[in-house]
Amino acid sequence: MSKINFKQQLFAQFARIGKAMSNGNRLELLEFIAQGERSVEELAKVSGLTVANTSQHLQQLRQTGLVACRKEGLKVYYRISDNDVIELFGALRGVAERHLAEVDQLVQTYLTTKDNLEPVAHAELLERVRDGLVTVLDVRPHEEYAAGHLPGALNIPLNELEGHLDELEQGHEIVAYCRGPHCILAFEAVARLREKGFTAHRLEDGYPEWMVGGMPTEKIQ
Amino acid sequence: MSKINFKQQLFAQFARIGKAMSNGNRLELLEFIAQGERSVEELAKVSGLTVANTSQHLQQLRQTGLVACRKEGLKVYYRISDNDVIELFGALRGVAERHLAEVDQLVQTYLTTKDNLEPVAHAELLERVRDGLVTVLDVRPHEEYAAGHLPGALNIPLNELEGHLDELEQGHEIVAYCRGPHCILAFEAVARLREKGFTAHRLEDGYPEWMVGGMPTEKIQ
DNA sequence: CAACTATTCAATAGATTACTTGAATAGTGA
DNA sequence: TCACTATTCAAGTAATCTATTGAATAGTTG
Repeated sequence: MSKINFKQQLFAQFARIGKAMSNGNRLELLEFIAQGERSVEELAKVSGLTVANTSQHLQQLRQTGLVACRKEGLKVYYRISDNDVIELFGALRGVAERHLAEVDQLVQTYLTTKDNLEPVAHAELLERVRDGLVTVLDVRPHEEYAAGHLPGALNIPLNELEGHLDELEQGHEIVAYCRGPHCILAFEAVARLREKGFTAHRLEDGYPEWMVGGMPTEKIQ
Repeated sequence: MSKINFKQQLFAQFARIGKAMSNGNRLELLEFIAQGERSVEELAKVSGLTVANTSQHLQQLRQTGLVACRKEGLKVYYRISDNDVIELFGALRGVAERHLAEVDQLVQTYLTTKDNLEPVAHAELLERVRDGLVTVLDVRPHEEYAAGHLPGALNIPLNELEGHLDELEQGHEIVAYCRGPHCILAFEAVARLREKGFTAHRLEDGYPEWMVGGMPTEKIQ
């Protein structure tokens, strides 16, 4: 094998990872999987893709080692293969945020109240929780919460929020988080809570980033 | 704009970054550019692509914000837009190394002496240099060296190595580095130096990684 | 064993990508 | 202005990718 050949083959392999991350639907699947192990059916449902299509995307992610899977009975459960995949996703998201004007525009257009929702940093949050000053609110669906969440977090999915406001204390600070930095669940939760007179903030990043950052987590067995 | 629409559009934007990194030739160009500003012609030459093809790849990299360019006279010089791009590349390379069996196999097959060439870590190297124990050898071409190199590094491109062995001290430890972790220049330099009886090691990572890591650098004005 | 379920496979059409070729543009120097 | 150079643009072809459809596989349940 010549030098040139080696180099080209090596870069072609690196490019496989890029290719796996070159489709929006696959990235969305990847983010859902990052919340915890998921079956093909669940992933198809949340992503809005057909099962067959979902399966094919998952196999592409698997062939590049970004996700792994295990079979249990009829179902096949997919999971992120390694934390470095979440870090890679974070790096990609970061570059997109900082260098693509389109991302900025999208966030500006959709999350109009963005600037009012100051995010809360990880270390700062742990301190406030320790001091009993803060209620941490996980607004993801119950299954995602069950698969892993921040210590002591209260789980009220966004669509159930209105009915469970009595579980929250007026005057007590609330910090909401969801799947990731751009997950709209937390943005919306904060906006709605503020409407109701609560003191609410958004946690910068979501559960996967928190976990990869080496911060403590809890899960329901 | 609906929630679903927002999410899909956002992920589609993230996917643009993945797509930009989904081609081996583009990644190779990116690594060359990471050594310092380059004109289209130079990049076409080192990559072995036609000028038109190179230009088109560069424009894709530019449209996704991974590289930037400036025009000076007839020439257009491309550079990496931001350090976070080098970090993203590093994350991608890392995931590829750790999850693609093919990468392992390639490195094993081509760099047969790989295991004998223990890499030297950044901090460790700085110490040894400070103590005057080490000669740092940059085996990249002169232009790349001129655009930026490790402090006090001696520049002998690989193809000139045989003729400049007298500049190196027998018994003095030599640490060689080149473009990046998989650049074969340093591997080969170390192998050749050892044949000649020198004590040589390879620096883990290359110049871009060193620079992004916040370590000191020098350049020729 | 037969009916059923979750997932994967295979074939297809339409869209996208990579590379080549040759022309167009913009800047330089005589 | 004219010849020259570096780069970009535009058109065309072959290859690849995405999503859809319907069938095949593998495991479960009665």
